[in-house]
Amino acid sequence: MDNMNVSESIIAWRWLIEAMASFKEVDLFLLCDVMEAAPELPDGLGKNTREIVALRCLEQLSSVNEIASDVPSAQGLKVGFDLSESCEDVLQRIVEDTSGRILRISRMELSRWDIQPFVAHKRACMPKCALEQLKDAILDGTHPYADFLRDKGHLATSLEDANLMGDSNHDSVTTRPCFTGTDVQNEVNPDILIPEKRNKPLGENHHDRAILPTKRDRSGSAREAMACNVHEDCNGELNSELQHTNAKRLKQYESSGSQFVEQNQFPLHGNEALEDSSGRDAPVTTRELPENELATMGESRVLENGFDDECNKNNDDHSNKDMVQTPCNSPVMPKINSGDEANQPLSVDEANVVSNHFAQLGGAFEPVEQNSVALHGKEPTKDSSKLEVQVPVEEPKLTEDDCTVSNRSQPITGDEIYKNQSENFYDAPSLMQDATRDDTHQNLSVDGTNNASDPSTEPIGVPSHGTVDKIPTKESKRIRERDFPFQERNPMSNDRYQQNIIAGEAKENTNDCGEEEMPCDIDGYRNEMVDVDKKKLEFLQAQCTVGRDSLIVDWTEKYLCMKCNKAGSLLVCSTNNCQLVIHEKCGGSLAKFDDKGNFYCPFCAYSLAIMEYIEAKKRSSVANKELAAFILMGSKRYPKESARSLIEEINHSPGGNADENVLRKNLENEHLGAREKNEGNLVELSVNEEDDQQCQKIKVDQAEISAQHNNNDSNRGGCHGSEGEREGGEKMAGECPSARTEGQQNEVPHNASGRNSDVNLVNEGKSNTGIQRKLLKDQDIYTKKRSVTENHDSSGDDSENDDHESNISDYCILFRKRKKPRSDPATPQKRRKKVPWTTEEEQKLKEGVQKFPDEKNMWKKILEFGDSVFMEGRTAIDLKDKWRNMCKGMSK
DNA sequence: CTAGGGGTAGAA
DNA sequence: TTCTACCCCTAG
Repeated sequence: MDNMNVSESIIAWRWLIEAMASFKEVDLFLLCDVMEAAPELPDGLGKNTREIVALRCLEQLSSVNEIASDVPSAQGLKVGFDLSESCEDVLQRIVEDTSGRILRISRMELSRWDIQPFVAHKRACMPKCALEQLKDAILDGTHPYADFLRDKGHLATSLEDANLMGDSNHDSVTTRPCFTGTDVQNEVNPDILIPEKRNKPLGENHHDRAILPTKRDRSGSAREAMACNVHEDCNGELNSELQHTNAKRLKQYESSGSQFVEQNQFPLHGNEALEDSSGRDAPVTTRELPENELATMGESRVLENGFDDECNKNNDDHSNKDMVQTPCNSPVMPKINSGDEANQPLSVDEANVVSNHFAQLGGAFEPVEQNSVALHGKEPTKDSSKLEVQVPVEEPKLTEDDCTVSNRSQPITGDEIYKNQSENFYDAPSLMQDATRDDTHQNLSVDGTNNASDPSTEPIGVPSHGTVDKIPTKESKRIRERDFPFQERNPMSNDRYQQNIIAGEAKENTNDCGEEEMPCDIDGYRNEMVDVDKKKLEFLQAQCTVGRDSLIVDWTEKYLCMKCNKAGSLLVCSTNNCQLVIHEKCGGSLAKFDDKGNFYCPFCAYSLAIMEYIEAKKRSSVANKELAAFILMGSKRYPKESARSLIEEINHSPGGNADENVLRKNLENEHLGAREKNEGNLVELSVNEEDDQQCQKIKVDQAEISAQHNNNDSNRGGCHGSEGEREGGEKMAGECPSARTEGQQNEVPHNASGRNSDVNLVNEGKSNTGIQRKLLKDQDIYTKKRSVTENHDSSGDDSENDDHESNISDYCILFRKRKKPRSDPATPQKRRKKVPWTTEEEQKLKEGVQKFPDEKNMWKKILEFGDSVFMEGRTAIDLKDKWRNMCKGMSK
């Protein structure tokens, strides 16, 4: 730029910086070097340029922040930024907030800031860079020398070619506000950007870039390095790859405004990934374009290839290193994001880039010494001298006209250049609006009914260009949502999909069943939601890819079904920001309408269904706990032993889920305390623990329960004797001596031994049929619960007791599957009345012992054997005890 | 499921 | 107090 006058040089530098800043893939490093090499820009221009660069830095931080968002602790409240703040101020704030530790700031720390919305907003509002505006002016014919420049630069041809290139190579007319790789191809004079060595694969480029030395290391070489800038290697392969992925990225960009999607799409890990990425790494270059195309700027070219001499020297070996490597749309995740550890501090490069840049911006921040920077990853292996920045050494021959990027038909003159550009860029609302990526809408007009939108009603960033569609309400809303995602953060937006995906993946990696209160199946459904989000994202991407119009396709604008890509009566998903527009028939059965008639696309419908399920599950869980608490609170009569066994059973419950675990804790707390209080208390309600251990091992199958239920019903006519359940048709009579002998109990016969079916039947026949039926059911579920029954205060208040029992049964369904209810030991009233053994019984017992010595179920067999002799209340246990006593007596 | 130890409560 | 029936618990 030596041949330029000062103003021309400044403009050239500014163009360069802005253009470079517009490339997300342009290393910030490089950008800062260029800034460093640039002359001091006038306040107006310098400020604007710094703003662009600051935005670029924030985007970089934002991309890091995206990862940090996965950190659970980072998912809390974030510090947002006033959208009216400038990028520079925000960046400054972040730097200051880190007390200069930005070099060491971890992603965790970074996650405190909610940078993304701010960046998205700024990006949405950020006008095109000067070069692009110039190009547009030429293409639009608004440039006074449009024809000449277009012809000379073959801009039209370039554009056409670009359009002909296929689905994806449309970045030159994309809505993306920044330059894309192909933008540059069109914008930048190729003559000045064709290094000698361009065919060298870029495989190592990322690698090399990832270990770039800090600026300090390159001190003294900055300007030297500037002499060899960039825009390297690009081959057909890359271009093809680029095209292939372009549409996806466009869509993604539209929704996320960040590199986030790219991260998701192409998760890279470590060097390998970086190297692998080289294959699809399409560097920013003009090489792909014919020179005549690349001569777009004609005489007004900003960059000259005059630097080649110097550059070539360096490029011999390093032409592929330290270059701007990827076009904006490269799917390759920026290296800054290649790490997965959210807590990983920013790399040296990342940090220094930010800090260095900021030092340039405001001088308020001094880069930290290289040595003080925690290095991770690879040590810098490239000498600083190898960091070469190609900078035009030949001044572009700027003319006033060339510099004009105005819609005016009259050329501006003289010093208006600055003013004009400044105004155009940042001061003129219309231009700013035009310059936003929403100009895509111009290309997406669906029909002629779309009138120019009223600028007064359009939000900032929403196209007000004359050719922009008059977008229907919903469409406008979408635009606003898209352009201002921070304003209308939509839970179902693509952003959220991606967040969900990331969050879900992070969750999968960390804790599949981490939530204490939610069972794993809910986590499973959450994962499923993540999957849905993924699928939706994939679907959207696929639709973008196969879309006939490879430009950004807002299907709501196109009025085409996203499924069949045909017009017709379309349904728009009612979920905010869901971009799905489909025919009703294309929605399939999953598509649904809510009560209000709102349509939900299959993805959202499924997600909603899952959310409803999870909510219902939560409510169920809460209700369950409340019920348990209610029962326990009201069960002072609950025996300590029962509580203990209950707890034990829960502890051993194989099917115990999180809810039960929570309840178990409650039980333990309550009953361990209550035990003391209830010590020795009489209880009316008891649960037989006789078979606790067995019960713990038994999972009552529902079918089995049902079978038992039927069997019991038929066999015992509602007798709740548990023995019968265990032993099928075993004789039930006589097992409830108390019932028989006392003849006072038992309206509720689910008595422990349950053997006096006769009485039970009689009693049941008397009353409580309905209750008994319910009790039957309950008891079938936890089969052998010794009842409460026998004495029940002898009050005969069956109903109350039954209800209580019923409640307990309901409760116990969850935890207890008792096989054999028993009477409570602590209840004297429940103790059977002693029934003295008769000599006949003793004799029969002796016979039985002799007849069934050491046999299994010996006592039961003896009981059956002496059924006619033994009192009906006798149990096998009674026999055993009696025999023991008899033995003792004999031994004496 | 049995065996055995041990506790409890009611009757004698 | 003792006896005895009933009951609980545990180990195998």
